[in-house]
Amino acid sequence: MAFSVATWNINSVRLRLPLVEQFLQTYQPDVLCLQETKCPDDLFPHDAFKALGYEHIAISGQKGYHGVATISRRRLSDVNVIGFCDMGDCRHLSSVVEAGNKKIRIHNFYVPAGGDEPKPDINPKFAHKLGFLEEMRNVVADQGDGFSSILVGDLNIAPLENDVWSHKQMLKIVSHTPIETETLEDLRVKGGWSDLMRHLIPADQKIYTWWSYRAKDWDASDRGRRLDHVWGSQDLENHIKDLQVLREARGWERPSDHVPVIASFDL
DNA sequence: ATGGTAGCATAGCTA
Repeated sequence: MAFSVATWNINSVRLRLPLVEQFLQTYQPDVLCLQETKCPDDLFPHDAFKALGYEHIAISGQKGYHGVATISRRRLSDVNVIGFCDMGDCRHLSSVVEAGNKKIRIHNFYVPAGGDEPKPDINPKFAHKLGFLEEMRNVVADQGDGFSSILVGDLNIAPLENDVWSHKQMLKIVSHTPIETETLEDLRVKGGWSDLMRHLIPADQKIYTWWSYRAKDWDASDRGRRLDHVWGSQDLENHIKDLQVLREARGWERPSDHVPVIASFDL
């Protein structure tokens, strides 16, 4: 049976609610994982999603910053949240969805951006990012008889050379420094995760999911990065059928700086 | 080397 999951850093779910509604009506993923909702839980716009048939919602939000939400047409169970680095930030949410004869645990992540200076001794935000990655090693790809795992979200790291517009010019820029890219790849592989986007799209092809707000013309300069990811337990490599990166969404009215990524499976 | 934009605690933080 068909099953799809989307991930999107929305940069304020309330401000961009019309865009999310338009997206859900057009693409109808079974599950949508949002990051940077910037919305306290008591102000989350549940009703708008329920009206579109997304009746199962798990949220972990805070005022002003961060925040993740998982919105689903299928029932969600066993929801839990991991706190990282004793910061109290809302950066993770996991839940279990049933599709076909499988139960799938879906982890929704928002990894710290890390600030501008890639030196942990002088930049506490970068130290926090590295500490977060170390704790992320505990999140492994559980799989078994009728049980699989998916990990999506804004990981704020572009690990491969063709995940950035210029590998050489990005090597000292936070999100593409060797300590970040090597740590992320190491924890991914040791955790049993497959990079499902790269399973379908060869490593010699550029993929971007984010373009800075600060560019004069994001489309023309095209200095993008692949910061948003879809990982899965190894068994899902045989089930993923399609992957869409909605570049057009970066050109929508009052856009997020990230675009949705949709993974479609045949389970 | 600098400054560029966006959102929310509308001031200074996060990204």
